[in-house]
This record gives sequence, C-alpha cells and structure tokens, in this order.
Amino acid sequence: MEDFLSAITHEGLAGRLKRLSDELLYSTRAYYKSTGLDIEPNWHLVFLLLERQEQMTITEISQELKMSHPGMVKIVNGMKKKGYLLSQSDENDSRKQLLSLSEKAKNLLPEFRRHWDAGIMTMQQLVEDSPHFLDELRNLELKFAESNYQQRTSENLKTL
Amino acid sequence: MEDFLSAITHEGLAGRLKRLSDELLYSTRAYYKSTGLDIEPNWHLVFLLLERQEQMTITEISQELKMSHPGMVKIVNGMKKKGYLLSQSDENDSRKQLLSLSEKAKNLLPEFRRHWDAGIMTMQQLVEDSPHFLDELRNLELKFAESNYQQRTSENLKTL
DNA sequence: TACATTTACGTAACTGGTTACACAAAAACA
DNA sequence: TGTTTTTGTGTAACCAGTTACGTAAATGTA
Repeated sequence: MEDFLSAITHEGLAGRLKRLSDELLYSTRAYYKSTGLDIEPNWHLVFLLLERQEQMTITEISQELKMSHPGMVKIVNGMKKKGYLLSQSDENDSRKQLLSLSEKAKNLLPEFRRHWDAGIMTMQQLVEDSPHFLDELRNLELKFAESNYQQRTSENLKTL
Repeated sequence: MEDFLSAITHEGLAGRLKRLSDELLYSTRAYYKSTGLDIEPNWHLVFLLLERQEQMTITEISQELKMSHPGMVKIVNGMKKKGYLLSQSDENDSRKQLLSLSEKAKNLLPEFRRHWDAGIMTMQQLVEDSPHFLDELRNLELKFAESNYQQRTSENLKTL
C-alpha cells in the first residue's frame, strides 16, 4: 500500500485518522444494511447509554458522548422516527425531554447485541497486535483536552 | 476526563477515532480562520500533491488521497473558486481535466507553508510521547486493507 | 419581586464526506 | 471497422457532524 499520507507522516496524520474513522463509519453502515438491521452506526452508543440509565435528556447524552447537542437532536429524531425512543417531558422542568427506550427497542436489543458483539470482536482483532494503541490514543485525547490543535499551532508559529 | 467511550474500550473505539479526527478538522478550520488564511483544512494535501507534480487529474488526486472522486470534485471546485487552481483539458484525452496551481497559489505557498510547519510541529508534539502510535496506526490501516469492518464482523458473527 | 443570567432544546445554514446514477470519450476486442 | 467495456468526470441525494442564532423555562440575585 503506497500511501502519500503515510509518507508525509505528521503532515498526513489528521487525514489518516479521518480516513480510518470514515472507513469504520461506512463499513459499519454497510454491515447493518447487509444484515438487515434497521439502525445507523451512531445509534449504538445511545442504545447503550439508555440501557444503563433508563431516562436521559438530550443534553446529558450529548455531553456523555462529547458531541454537540444539535448533532444529538438529529440522531434522536432519527431513532424516534424508527420507533426506538420514547420521550416524555420532565414534570419539574418543562424544557427537558426525558428519553427512554421503547418496547420495540428493548425487544430488539438482544439481536442488536449479537451484531455489536461481533463488531467488538472485530475491534479487538484489529488492535490485538498493536498493544499500545489504546493507551496512546488516550494520551492524544488528553493532550488535546489540555490544549487543542489551534492553540498549540498558534504557539508553535511564534517559534518559527 | 471521565469518558463513556473510553470506558467501553473496543466498543467505543470507532467513536473516539471519529471524535479525534473531527476535533482536528474543526480546530484546523478555526486556526485558518483566526490567522486569516483563506483555505480549508482539506486543501492542504492537494496543494502538496500539485507542488510535487505539476499537473494531475481529479481521478489521480482522489486515488492518491484515497478519497472518492465526487468528494474530490467538491474540493477542487472550492479551490478553483478561490483562484488557487487552473484546469486545462488534456489534448490526448478530452475527458481529463489537468489541474495545476495558479500563480496566486504559488505566491501564497510560502506563507501557507509557515502555518503548515507550525501544524506539523503540533502533530509531532502530540505523538512525541506515544512512540508506537504511528506504527500501530499503520498496522490498523493494513489490517483494514486486507479485510474491512464489514467482512470481519460478518465472519465473527458466525463464531458467536 | 423584578430583572438578569443560565440552561435546554430546536432550527438554519454550512462543510465534508459518501453511494448511485448518467454520459461521453477512450480503449479493447471480435 | 463496429461493438462492447472501461475510464474520467459530473450531478443528485443522502448522512454526519459543526457553528450561530433564537426562544422559553428555570435559576440566581439585587
């Protein structure tokens, strides 16, 4: 695999990460399509969260998954349209929309879980001979949490 | 940093990669905006390719960057609109559009390069205490090139 | 209690990628 | 040479996320 992005190492790193995550996204969607599961790749984690905690608001979910709330609104609307989510407004705070799994979702969860487990196996196989990958990915996340690309690069520019 | 995605390890890996690459994308855009550079994050690599090789077609660029050609059409149109790219049709093959850097692009390249260099420094700093990251990222790419998520997961499902 | 601030959510407009389809030009081939 | 296949590009429709803005409810405060 000749690869311009790999050849230019640090310059291509952002693009490679994007490529990899896009590939995962599209391949996961193709997998769901081929197996007839009527879900989108990004719904998975919402199912998991609502299984762990029965009722959550959009804001809570988006914070937990570190995603913007408008992004989460779209996901939730999609899941509602398919009948996987119920919403009810909070008695004490009418702004809040309490989301929970529908009966349909609960019934289908065991089937979903089989496929998710197969996916977990795939990810395990993928990193099994890259023993530092997860730890070092964590390092990167922590570094960016400290100071992001923009801040770091602005600083670096001054030193050039 | 408590993190649901990190806690569930393999199950959250795809999401973490997406988060990281999105963060890089948006932070890079913010950087360009703050410094007044009139370019988009993904144009960088097209500039580099056309600096290395004076004329390239859309298909060649999209293959080099492993991106779909419609995606590249959009990028190229954006760069043309800003006057960074010239196109001329191939004498021998009228379907082909030969792309090259405009004078404006060539004149601005030294300035762009300063900022890209600062960005390279950022990426170096980011991985400097994660000495296996690049190699192991390469591992992952190679594994996916062999067999992608969909194929692997379909296989894994049979073993469950 | 009145007013200012924060919070929760929604919508609009945008970027960035994909697949699916169309079509003409070039190449392969019978 | 005529026909089929491949290639290069373009367009449409879609999904996934963002920022920016608006609004109403809740909260804090003078």
